Amino acid sequence: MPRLRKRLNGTAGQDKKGPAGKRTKTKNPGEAPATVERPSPRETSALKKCGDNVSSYWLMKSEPESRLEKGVDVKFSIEDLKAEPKQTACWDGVRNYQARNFLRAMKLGQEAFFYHSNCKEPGIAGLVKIVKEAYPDHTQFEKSNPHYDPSSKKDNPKWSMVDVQFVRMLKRFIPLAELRTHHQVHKASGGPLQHMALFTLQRLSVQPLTREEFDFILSLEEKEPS
DNA sequence: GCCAACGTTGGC
DNA sequence: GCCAACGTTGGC
Repeated sequence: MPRLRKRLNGTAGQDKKGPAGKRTKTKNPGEAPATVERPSPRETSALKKCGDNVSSYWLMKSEPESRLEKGVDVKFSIEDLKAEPKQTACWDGVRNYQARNFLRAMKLGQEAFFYHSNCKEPGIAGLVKIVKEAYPDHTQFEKSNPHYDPSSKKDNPKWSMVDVQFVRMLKRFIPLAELRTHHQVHKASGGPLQHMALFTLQRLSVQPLTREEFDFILSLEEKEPS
């Protein structure tokens, strides 16, 4: 799976993105819609808690600090997203099936938290929305890309990406440590973050959130850091 | 830099 | 299909 990892931006005009989960930016967003496959059992249980069977809220991880992957910087922070044309980038580099299937389940207009991972201060930085539904991730066919997948065929691409657009920064950065504190309290006494995927589906770079989780996290914006 | 958790690969 | 070896993720 993919994670998005990081990517760097870099050269002009190109995309960058990251590793599994990370994104890059894209230049021209592509087109081909992806077919959503049957969710794995694991995903199914993650989705189930979302009430309907399909989540409407998401969390997407990206690395805001430079890190080389096969010689390519996978850094991609929310500031990098803001700097893209139309503040829009393709989320390429996801190479994990579960995360890919979540990408394929995303619908136009849905919102996602932009999470900074593998950095000094991990946590949620801002809000983005899906502006293009899943289509083939072009980086799987690029030999020089850190996420090149020689086993993927052009007539049956394995990996997908979506395009996301910056919506806004959170009023304050919500650190992972604070989310974890709430998760632990909620686990013990009941509460919205009780089953949050960030703590129960570790290492997934694209994950679903229930409306309750999403709303609770947004409510933290107004509060003092705990 | 360390290392735990988890995923993938590949021999058998 | 099992499982050991290895690779990756990602917090600390």
